[in-house]
Amino acid sequence: MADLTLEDIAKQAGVSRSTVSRVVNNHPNVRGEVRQRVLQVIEDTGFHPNAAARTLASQRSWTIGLLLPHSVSFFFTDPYYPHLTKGIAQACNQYNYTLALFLVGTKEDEEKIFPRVSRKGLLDGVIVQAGHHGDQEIIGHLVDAAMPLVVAGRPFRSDNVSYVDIDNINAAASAVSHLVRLGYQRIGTISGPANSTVGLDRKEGYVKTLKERGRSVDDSLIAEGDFTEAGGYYAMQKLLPAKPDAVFAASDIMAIGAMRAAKEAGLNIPDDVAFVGFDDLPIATLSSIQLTTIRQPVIQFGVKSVELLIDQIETGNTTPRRVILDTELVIRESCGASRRK
Amino acid sequence: MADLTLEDIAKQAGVSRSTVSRVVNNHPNVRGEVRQRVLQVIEDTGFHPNAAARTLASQRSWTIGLLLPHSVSFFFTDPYYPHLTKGIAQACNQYNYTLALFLVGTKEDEEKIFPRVSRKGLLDGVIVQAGHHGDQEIIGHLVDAAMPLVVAGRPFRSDNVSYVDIDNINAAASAVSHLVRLGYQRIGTISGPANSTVGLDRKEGYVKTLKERGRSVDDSLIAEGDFTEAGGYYAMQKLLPAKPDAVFAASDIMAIGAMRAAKEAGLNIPDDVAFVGFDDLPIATLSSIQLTTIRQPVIQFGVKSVELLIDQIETGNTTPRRVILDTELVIRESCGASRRK
DNA sequence: CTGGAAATTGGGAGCGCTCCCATTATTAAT
DNA sequence: ATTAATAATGGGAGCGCTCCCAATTTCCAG
Repeated sequence: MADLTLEDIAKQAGVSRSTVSRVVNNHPNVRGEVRQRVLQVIEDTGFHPNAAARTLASQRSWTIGLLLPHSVSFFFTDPYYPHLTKGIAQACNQYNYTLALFLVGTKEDEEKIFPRVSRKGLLDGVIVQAGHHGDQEIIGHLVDAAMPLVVAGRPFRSDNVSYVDIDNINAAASAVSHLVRLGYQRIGTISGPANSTVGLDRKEGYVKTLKERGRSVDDSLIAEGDFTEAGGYYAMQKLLPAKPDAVFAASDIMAIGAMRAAKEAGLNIPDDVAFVGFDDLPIATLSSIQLTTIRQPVIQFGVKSVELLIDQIETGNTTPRRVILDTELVIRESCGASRRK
Repeated sequence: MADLTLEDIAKQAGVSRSTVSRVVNNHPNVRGEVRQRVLQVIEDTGFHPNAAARTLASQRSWTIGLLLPHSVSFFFTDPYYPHLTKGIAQACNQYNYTLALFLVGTKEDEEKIFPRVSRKGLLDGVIVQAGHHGDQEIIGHLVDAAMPLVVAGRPFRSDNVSYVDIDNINAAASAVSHLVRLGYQRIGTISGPANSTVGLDRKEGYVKTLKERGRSVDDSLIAEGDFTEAGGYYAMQKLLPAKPDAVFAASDIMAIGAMRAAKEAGLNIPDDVAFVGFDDLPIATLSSIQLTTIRQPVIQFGVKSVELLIDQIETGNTTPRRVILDTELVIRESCGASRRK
């Protein structure tokens, strides 16, 4: 089990270093019998080629980085991030890549992480979870460093980067349309932060829908949240005086916080106030009132990001590509659809 | 920004490769003036030494792996894991290590991940989140491969491995004692799965306490959960016929599921049935009834694991060490303490 | 059989660093 | 000024692999 090298295996199998390398890397042009013999020695010895040596010689590390900037606090507060991470990890595993995780919290974190991410010989490419205003800098860095890059979510300046996203505007619109269709008159929204594309787009979908339906947009029915449960709770408290009869929250976790505030205010869901969330994470079905929500394919989101990135790494083609995934309105209890029909 | 090497920097600064290396690695024995000159060139060019070359030459990758086996499903279901991950990521960052994340879900995942984790030249050490019965195999592998290793949580066979843990038995005991002290008569528990040390230990703390207090242990007041919200919900439903007046749940997320079941059954919390959870994750304060719980220092858990591991890596001392972190009972509403006093 | 093409195999060079040792410059002490 | 110490520097070897090319073997048609 000691530190074996290609040369050791070669000696034991009575061939050359090169032949062992060919076997390990599944190159053709090795006689079947020889390949078997080498494979046997590898099996017996439990040999694995040294990753660093391989990386140095081939200039490929088979490692990709996942960079979660400005989102560290959310990472543990909004189950969306763990789910995304899971999709990415799964896909990495499938394609035989190792996943390096970079959680950026503070400014000092940035300073330590940036060089590491762009340093040669560590990562073949990077996935950046973006959509926050401050992310532009990192993305710029990475583009400058000619690092293969895929952004998960639409970046603020989205030219010349590949990204995977959903159509947040239309997805939000479909949620709000649903509420309009059910006859609600005072539809409010709890939006995401204004410095995030997701926050902006989902709010835009809300505004757009109301306008299209000839409704007025009332600022007292719009509150900004921060994608946390607590944020949803406080946003709802701000909305309460305006007496909304329905609320579209820009994430499930905020919807749950908002429902908590509504319940504490003595309101009945969905009779006094209806809710639609966004994400359709498992928590949506675990609250005491099943949440109507927009389903987005989170795992798929991760998988697609990895696939796009690997394609870039392996073909060298860095032409920006974008993939927009489908969303779907999932009707459950919280919107009151069953009672209003 | 192109691919610079030590040699390039050396040429530009008019020194040798070795001197640049000394500067980069902060070795002494470089004249101040020379050091400044080299630093300047590095700054100007944005040079970073190639990670793979460095790893190959020094046999140190400055990367540690976090292996989450059998827990992938929980990873996204119990916020405990993201929090642990955060602590580990933070500490890695602080000590200038890169974190590689390995989520093991299926059997095929294992087969792909095991060789990668034990392969030379990729990881300097590994943290395994353990406590599940099936983890023993991986740990054995890693020990055989002489890979520096720290287990987060007590492994089933805990000899000859370093680990970080809390005293689950006594922590659970303090939760149950609290309920006894408040005068509850029919104290039930929702335990973790029997194939986990955590599940077993917390249940043992429950049983031990009841016995010490001269209470009988009633099997109908013990239900097994799986550390998910849904698991807590179903476990509570099983407990309901036995009419517990208090329940100790082995995790916050299960407590929340259990409270949902209780509310649906028309019970009042804490008047009809009181609850104590375990973990003190942020969700504990976000449910409509603030959860009394056992606080464990999750972030600290991650940080300690990293520190123990790095010590092992850097000193080469693999003598098994164990660190037991403190827990604390946090009294809020769900146990009814305020009304019973 | 024989020659030439194709398949197989081996070895050198090199990826970019660290580490060691020999060399040279500097300092302090006589 | 001379020598012995120490500090600073440069260059070779080597980490373990991949990739290329040259050498060898195998194969098949004539």
